Amino acid sequence: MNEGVEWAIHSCVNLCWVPGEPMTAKRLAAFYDLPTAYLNKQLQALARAGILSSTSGPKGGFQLARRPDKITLLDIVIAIDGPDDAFRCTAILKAGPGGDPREDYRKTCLVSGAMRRADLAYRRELAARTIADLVADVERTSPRTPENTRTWFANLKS
Amino acid sequence: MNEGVEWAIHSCVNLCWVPGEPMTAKRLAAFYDLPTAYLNKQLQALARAGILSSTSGPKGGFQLARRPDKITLLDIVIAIDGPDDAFRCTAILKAGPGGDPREDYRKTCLVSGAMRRADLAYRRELAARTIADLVADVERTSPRTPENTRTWFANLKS
DNA sequence: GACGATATACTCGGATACCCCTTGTCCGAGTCTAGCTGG
DNA sequence: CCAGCTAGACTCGGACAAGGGGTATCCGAGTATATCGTC
Repeated sequence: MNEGVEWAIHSCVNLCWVPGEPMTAKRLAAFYDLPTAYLNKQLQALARAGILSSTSGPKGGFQLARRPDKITLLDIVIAIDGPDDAFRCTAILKAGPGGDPREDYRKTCLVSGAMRRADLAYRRELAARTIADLVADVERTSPRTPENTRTWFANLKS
Repeated sequence: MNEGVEWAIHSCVNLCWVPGEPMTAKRLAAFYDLPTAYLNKQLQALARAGILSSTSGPKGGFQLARRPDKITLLDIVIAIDGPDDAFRCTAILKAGPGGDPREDYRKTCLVSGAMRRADLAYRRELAARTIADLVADVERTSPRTPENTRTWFANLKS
């Protein structure tokens, strides 16, 4: 899986704690010492998916496009990593004896079905978890994190 | 995910239907018109994992090392694709403010935990499905497949 | 002093190289078989 | 005719290239701001 998924999730959580004005990719990258341009690329993907809204120019940056409880982890994974399943059925039954070139083995092949069921379980788990849930969990575990994050970004120079 | 996983599962199912003598990688590859040497590589991985047993020389080949109901899809996925999770936590919290270099964020980071939970759901689904289950499902759906497969391999020349 | 045009600096956005892992291939080690040779 | 040896062929096994996608970077399009000039 794409490494940017991790960056994207953490960045969305941080965006929850510093609301109001847009946050630039540069500042978000500085928080975790990440390569700025590459994180920018991931945030662009989130913006294309409608998860973030982006504004250009000075005082520009990224901010959440909708409420945190309406952003699931699956949304982020799909935005960054693409909509394809981990297991991709290449329909090798088509090349085997008795294979029908017109049949859609992604539907009928039982091997494909078993793997697809696992993929669905994975996605169901991700879809059940929102950014708001994560934020709430962190605030419950270490309540000072939101305030610390806000002050850190406030004291950030450049 | 590695494409060889699909080949490996289908090959294991076929091995269930042609028991007794070992089956060469060449014959298994011919069934689906796959590159022989590369399928051999995947079968080697299954042998290293203890799923298949391999014998060299003429009359050699691969056969199941244990009963089909003791081989889960997760075993095959791990053997081919490696034991790593899809989401790998790089512990970016370590680089952030207040990050403790000694802490194991793979355990404590809540983002990592949420992703790990999804991974576990995925693996649980795969672990609950054995080769024997797949074989039984196929035999229920199309009962003539085992016999057809046997005769196909029997009539295969080289 | 106030308003407007302009130059500037800063942001996102997409197009462009680099690199590692998956894919694919090849030749060597080991082994069973079949044939040959000698008794 | 039978036992033993030897040569051969066939298999797995791991080491060796080639391609594609993730990783990383750079420069251009667009915009809010601050400055300067004019009224």
